[in-house]
Amino acid sequence: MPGRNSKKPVYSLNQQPLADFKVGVDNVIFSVDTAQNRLLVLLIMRQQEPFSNTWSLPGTLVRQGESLEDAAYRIMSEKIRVKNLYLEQLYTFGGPNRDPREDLNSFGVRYLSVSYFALVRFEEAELIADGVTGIAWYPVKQVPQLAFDHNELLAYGHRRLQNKLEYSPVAFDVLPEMFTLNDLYQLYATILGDNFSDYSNFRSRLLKLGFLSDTGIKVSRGAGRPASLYRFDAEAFAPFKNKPLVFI
Amino acid sequence: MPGRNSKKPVYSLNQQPLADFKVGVDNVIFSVDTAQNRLLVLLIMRQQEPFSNTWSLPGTLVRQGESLEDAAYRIMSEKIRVKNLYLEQLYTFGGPNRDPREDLNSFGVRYLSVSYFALVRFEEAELIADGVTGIAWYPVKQVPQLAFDHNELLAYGHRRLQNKLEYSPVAFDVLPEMFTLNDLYQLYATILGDNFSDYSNFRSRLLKLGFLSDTGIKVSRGAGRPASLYRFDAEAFAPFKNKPLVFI
DNA sequence: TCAAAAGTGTTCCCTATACACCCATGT
DNA sequence: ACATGGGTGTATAGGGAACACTTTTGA
Repeated sequence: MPGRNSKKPVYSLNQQPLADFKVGVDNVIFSVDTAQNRLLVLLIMRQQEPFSNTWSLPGTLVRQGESLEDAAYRIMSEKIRVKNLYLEQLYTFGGPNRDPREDLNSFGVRYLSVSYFALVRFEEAELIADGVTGIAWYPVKQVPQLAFDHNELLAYGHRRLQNKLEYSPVAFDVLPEMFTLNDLYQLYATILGDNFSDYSNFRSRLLKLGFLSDTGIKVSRGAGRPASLYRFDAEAFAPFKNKPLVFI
Repeated sequence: MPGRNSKKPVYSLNQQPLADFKVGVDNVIFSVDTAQNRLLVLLIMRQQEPFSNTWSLPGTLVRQGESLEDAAYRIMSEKIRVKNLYLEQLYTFGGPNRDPREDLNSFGVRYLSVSYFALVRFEEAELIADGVTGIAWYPVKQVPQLAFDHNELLAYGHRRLQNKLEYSPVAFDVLPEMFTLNDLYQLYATILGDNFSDYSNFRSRLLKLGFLSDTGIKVSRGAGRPASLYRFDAEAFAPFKNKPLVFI
C-alpha cells in the first residue's frame, strides 16, 4: 500500500482510487420537559459555512485517537452538562456530494457522518452558552428547516427513540433515582404521543412485571392523594434483558 | 481549511488534529438452504495481510465517487450473482486501533467499517469463484474464528435479521414470486429457530392478514396433498407499512 | 365537603396456543 | 390401503382495553 501524502491517489488492487474521508459525528439529543409535556431536541445555530445562520444538530469532526463514541460524548460535554443519559448509534450517511464542503476546498476529501441519538434529563441538563453560538431546546413538533439532511436525521432518531422506549428500559436511565408511576407515565406519553395507553392499565402492567419496587415514601404534589415513589430494580429486571418486552 | 496532502495534520478551530479515514464496507450476507433447513452466511478466505488465510466477511474499501450502499452492492456483485435480495445498513465501527493496518504503513490513517446485512435467495445465488480467493457458504452455527471483529458483527447481523423477519416482510424479497405457505414457514423456522410457532397457527395468522393471495395453482412435491401457490400482494400490504406487525 | 390525583378492581373481547381432525395425492 | 404432507376447525387460557370505583390528600 502506498505511503500517505503521495500526490497520487491511493489505488487498490484493481487500480481504482480510494476515497479519503473526514468523519463527522452528529447527535440527536432529546429531552422531555415534564412540566409542559413536550419532547425537546437540542439545536445549534451554525456560525460557519456551509449553512451559516441555520439551525442544525450539534456535531463535530472526529479527531486523531478519538473513537466515534468518544466524539459523540465530546459533543455532549461541549454543549450541555448532564449526569443521566442514554446514548446509542443511529445511522451512517456517506454518499458523495452530501456535504457542500466536498465541493469547495476539499480536493476530493469526502465527509461521512455517523449519527447518534441521546436522551437526557431535561431538569439537570444545563446548556453551555459560550456567548457566540446559539443553542436551544426546540419542541420536536416545531423544529424549523435544518442544515444538511438533519431534518431526516431527526425524524429517524425520533422513530428510534419511540421504539427503544417500547422495548427497553431506557426511561429509567433518564428518570431520577426515585420517581412516581405518574412521572413514568408522563414520560411515555410525551414521547409516544397521547392515547398510547390508559394510565391504570400502564400501571398494573408495569407493576406486574416486578422490577419496580415501592420505596414506601410518599410525595404530595398539590392537591390529590400522595403518590408512592418507586425505584427501578436492575436485578429484578435482569431476566428480561434482551427479551422482547413491551411496556405500552 | 488547509489543502490536502499538506504534511501537517489538519487542525480544527481549537487546534486539535482531525483524523483521516479510509472507509471499508463489510457485508453479512445470509441465505437459507431450504433443502437442509440451514441458515448460511457467505465467507471469504483472506489472501492478504492482515489475517491472511483466515475466513472473513466479504468487504471492500470505498472508492472515489462511490456511496456506501454502492460499495455494499459492489461487494455482492463481485462475489455472487443474485437477483432477489434485501440489503440494509447494520452498524459502524470506528474506534482507533481496530484495524491492524493502522499500525503498519498507514501514517495515521484510520480504518472505519460500515457494515451491511443482506439476505439473498440461496438457490439463485451463484458464487463467483475467481480461482484465487476461497469463498463459501457456512452454516451460521458452524462458523470458525473470523478475521477482525467479524464474529461479533455476524452475531449482530443475525439478531437483526431475526428481528426484521418478525416485524417486516423481508421474507418476500427473497422468496420466489410464487411460493407455498410451507416454503414461507420453513424460511421462518430456519432463521428464527424451530418451535417459533405452530405451522397451522402461523398459517391462519398470515392468511387473516390478507396480503397473501392464493393463485389457485397447485404444486405436488412427492407424496401428500398438493399445496397452493401464494403470491405476496404489495398493495394489500401497504396499510401495514411502518406499522408494528408481528408475523410469528 | 368537594375537587383532584393516586390506586384498585371488573368486565368484555380478542388472540395466541395447542391440539384434533379432514383432504388430496403418491406409491 | 395407507403413509405423507396440506389444510381447517375448535376449545381454552391469558392479556389488553375500557371504565367504574375507592382512597387520600389540599383547599
